[in-house]
Amino acid sequence: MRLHVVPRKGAVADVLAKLQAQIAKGTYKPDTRLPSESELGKSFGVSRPVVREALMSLQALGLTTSQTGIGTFVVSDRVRVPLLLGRYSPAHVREVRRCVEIPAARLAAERRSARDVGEIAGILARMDEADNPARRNLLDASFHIAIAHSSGNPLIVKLVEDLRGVLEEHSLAVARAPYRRRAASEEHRAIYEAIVECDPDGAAAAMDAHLAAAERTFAESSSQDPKDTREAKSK
Amino acid sequence: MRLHVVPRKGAVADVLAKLQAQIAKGTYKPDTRLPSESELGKSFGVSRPVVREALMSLQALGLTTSQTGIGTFVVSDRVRVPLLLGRYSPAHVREVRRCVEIPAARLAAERRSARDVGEIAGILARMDEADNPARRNLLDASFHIAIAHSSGNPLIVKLVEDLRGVLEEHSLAVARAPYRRRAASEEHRAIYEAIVECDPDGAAAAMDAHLAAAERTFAESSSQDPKDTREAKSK
DNA sequence: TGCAGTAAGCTGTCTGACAGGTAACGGTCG
DNA sequence: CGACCGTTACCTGTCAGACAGCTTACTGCA
Repeated sequence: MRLHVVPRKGAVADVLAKLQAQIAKGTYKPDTRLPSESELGKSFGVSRPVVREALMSLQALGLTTSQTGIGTFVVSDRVRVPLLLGRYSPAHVREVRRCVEIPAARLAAERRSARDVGEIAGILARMDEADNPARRNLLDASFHIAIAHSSGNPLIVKLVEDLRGVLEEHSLAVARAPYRRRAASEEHRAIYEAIVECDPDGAAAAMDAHLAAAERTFAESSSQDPKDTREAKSK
Repeated sequence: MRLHVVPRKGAVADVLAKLQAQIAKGTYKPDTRLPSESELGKSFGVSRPVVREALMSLQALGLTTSQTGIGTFVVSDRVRVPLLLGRYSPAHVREVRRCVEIPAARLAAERRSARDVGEIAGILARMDEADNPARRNLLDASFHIAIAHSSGNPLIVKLVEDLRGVLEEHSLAVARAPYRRRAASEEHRAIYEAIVECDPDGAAAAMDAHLAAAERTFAESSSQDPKDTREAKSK
């Protein structure tokens, strides 16, 4: 007779959690192929249906995608639910960004280590040398994340990363006008120096000015007041 | 021989979309039971595994939950994926909470509608009458979320909800000491009045004081400085 | 060497079955 | 007549095996 070998409760949830953790941790990086369903089943000690149910969940969360006859691929290392993107307008996201990044700069000025300072300085140096706009954008992201990192609060790091991710999906964080380059460089340096000198108020003010200036760049084409786009209130 | 009837491509995605639409449309309301997997399979013309994979996706999106031997229940009519996955110390979460909720109070004072004011007043009134600590906690959550709502920024609402969720997982947002009750009530009222009077600075200051006071309540047992618990930096 | 055909591997789907949990119904006993 | 207990029906959770359709890569033939 068949003896179900401990069909421990929640095998699907278990596999899902493990796969999600491995994707978040980078064991499976974006744009790489996951092992086949059969292999995953063997390695987790479960059957193929269980693996499939977990994979469908990953897909629903926007982490993976499957192609018939080829395999399953990681497409993102963090949860991307369509509703999450459509629901929040760029104006809303930018508003929250200010709420997070300005205090982040303040905390960074209070807590930054020598290592943090070196990291940020390195990014600024590479940014001055970079001509490719895409590369400059990538370095700009690194700059903001490095500051979040200097705040010593991993949750702030996560938020800064995610908010930027959402903005980039609106393709609004890229494509800086060329004339912004010199201005942005100066703003970055002002933030950097305030952090170096452990000047919380100065760092916050500099970050405030930087974000405001960056947002003004897009003010012409898409001017929408967050208040105007508030969701319908019902209860 | 078996003749696969038209195994049209993407049956799972199809069922998922239909179920999601029906939940969003209200055909299946929260707290009601979905038809059993077999019935769903019959009505959609697919087999049980396909239905199961779609249901697991719904579950991953936070729309449904399944109970062995009973059935599958709708728990929410809109996608609720925790934006904040991962483990963050209470100190880190509280720090971010201040970053979000203080500006939220400020924005609420700037943008609140008459309806918002009524909503918040109602919550405060119910809180004064409530004796059950659990109920008071629930109302406290409603109060903070209502303020976030008044800010007109749905992303702020989402963050306030999620941050509180994370804190409650640490069971640190509940169990207010009894003597906090009168103080909390006064703090709430101060925030409320500043919002009523459209006083952004006052609202921000009042929320600041409220969060600081609430945090001091837990300061004795678990005193940890965010800086001490910063994650290891490596690169 | 070039190309076509085949084989292997993958996802997508179906069938059928068993394990274990839950709830409701009915029968038996006090 | 009422309370308690066992049976039964239903549901989710899991497994095994199989076939269809797609893609890739290899192999053999021209």
